[in-house]
Amino acid sequence: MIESVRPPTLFRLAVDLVIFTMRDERLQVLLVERGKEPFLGRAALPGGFVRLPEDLDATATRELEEETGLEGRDLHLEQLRCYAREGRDPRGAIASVAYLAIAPNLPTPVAGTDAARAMWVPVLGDKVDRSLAFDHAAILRDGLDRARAKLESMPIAASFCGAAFTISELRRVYEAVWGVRVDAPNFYRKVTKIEGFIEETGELQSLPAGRPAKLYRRGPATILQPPMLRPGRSSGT
Amino acid sequence: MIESVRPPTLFRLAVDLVIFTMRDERLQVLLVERGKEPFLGRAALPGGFVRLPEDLDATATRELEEETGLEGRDLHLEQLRCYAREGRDPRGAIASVAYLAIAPNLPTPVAGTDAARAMWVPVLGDKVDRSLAFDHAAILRDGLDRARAKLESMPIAASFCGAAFTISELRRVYEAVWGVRVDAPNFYRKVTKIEGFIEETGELQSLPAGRPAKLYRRGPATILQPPMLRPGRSSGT
DNA sequence: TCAAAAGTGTTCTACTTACACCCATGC
DNA sequence: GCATGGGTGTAAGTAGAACACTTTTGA
Repeated sequence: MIESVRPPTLFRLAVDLVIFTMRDERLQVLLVERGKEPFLGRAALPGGFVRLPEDLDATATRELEEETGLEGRDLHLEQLRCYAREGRDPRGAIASVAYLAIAPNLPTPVAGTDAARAMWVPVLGDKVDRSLAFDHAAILRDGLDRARAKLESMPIAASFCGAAFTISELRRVYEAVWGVRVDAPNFYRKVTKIEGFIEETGELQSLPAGRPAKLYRRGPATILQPPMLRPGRSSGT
Repeated sequence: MIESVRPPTLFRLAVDLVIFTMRDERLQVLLVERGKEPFLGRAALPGGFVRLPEDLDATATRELEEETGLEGRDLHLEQLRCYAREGRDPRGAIASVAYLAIAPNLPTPVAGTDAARAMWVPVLGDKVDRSLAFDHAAILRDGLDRARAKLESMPIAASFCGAAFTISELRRVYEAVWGVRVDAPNFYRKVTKIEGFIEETGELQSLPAGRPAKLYRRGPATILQPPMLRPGRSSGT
């Protein structure tokens, strides 16, 4: 390592969370309204600073619990990447380590646990992007890309659902996150064939109309083999 | 964001590079021998500290150029993730942002550009892992996983080769990184069918034995459609 | 009996795989 | 010629897409 004359920059490290869930059959992200400068009143990703000895994962888990009120260890949580561009935070040298989290549908936005208001905001179609504080629009975009890719090879789709769910619910997760229509019969076969992805609970769920559906829970698999591939990858990742 | 009584930890941010290349038909990684404490004399990933206004990517690019002597903008370079576990560096609060870089075969290890000796070390089979300084063994493992996965969907295999290469050379990249045997005839067809992956230069390369092979250069594609899938994913990542 | 959603069968196509085989060069 | 590696042909097996169809419930 070359030792420059200038000393290394001292950074504060923030952990920012892209928390996705499914509400009204749409992919939604948890945003907070900033309660102080900079960007006062603007929407932002929830987050907080790292204080050793708490490491990045622990900080992210704690923030996730504070924001959702759920047990962080039950939820999917993974690091996205680090953002440290000069000027990304007007307060100075603050690097952000972004995390992707996935939560099942929560009854109400969890407010009052933080200084500012928390809210679920639909992701696709709407122009959430431009209004976010800091570089959080780019982080949200990266989180969405990661979530879309991970649906293919990891059983995280079930993390969007509750403890028990139907195959149709699972299919609507794929449809909402990928933004495509998925053929129900083929999806049914594919998903039941992947070993360890989902297990029957033995119970049924009756809806106002139609044949009752079997209920499933998450299986033990940590990787989907064979993977669930999205249809037309011709035009973008 | 909750404001704790304790102030946020102040970190120095290091950028550490996992630089892969192909030498002797094997995947090799660039390591440096540390010239001072901590871990004096031990092998480590090359790296350096971030000094604003230079951002992470720029720091990584500069380090890559210093270590390889090549133009950084011509090489593949992407961020892996951030490591900030308490105690990972005895000197104190130092977070590391790891990058994956891919370089074509360099004639000699580039030494003398840094305080310590640089060397190429084979990755697969050998027990490089245990001997590395800091948490660099884990970082190297993550870099390898990322490289293996990216070979499937991105045209980075060509980054291991020089400006012009034969399809067999390209195939040996896949074989070395994935650690599997790839059927030559099928590989040939597949790789020539993917639009924009490789282009003929019009030249031929004669070897001591056998029919001369057509030479190719990288094409304009940024994503491989359809992807190159590794064979038996049943027992791997 | 009808609507609606779950679940099954079937066909067509596209791709992977395995491997036989031909081509072009140096010796 | 013949060994060597480049490149082509081809047939079997597998997986995805499309969609017709049957099943099971509530109203």
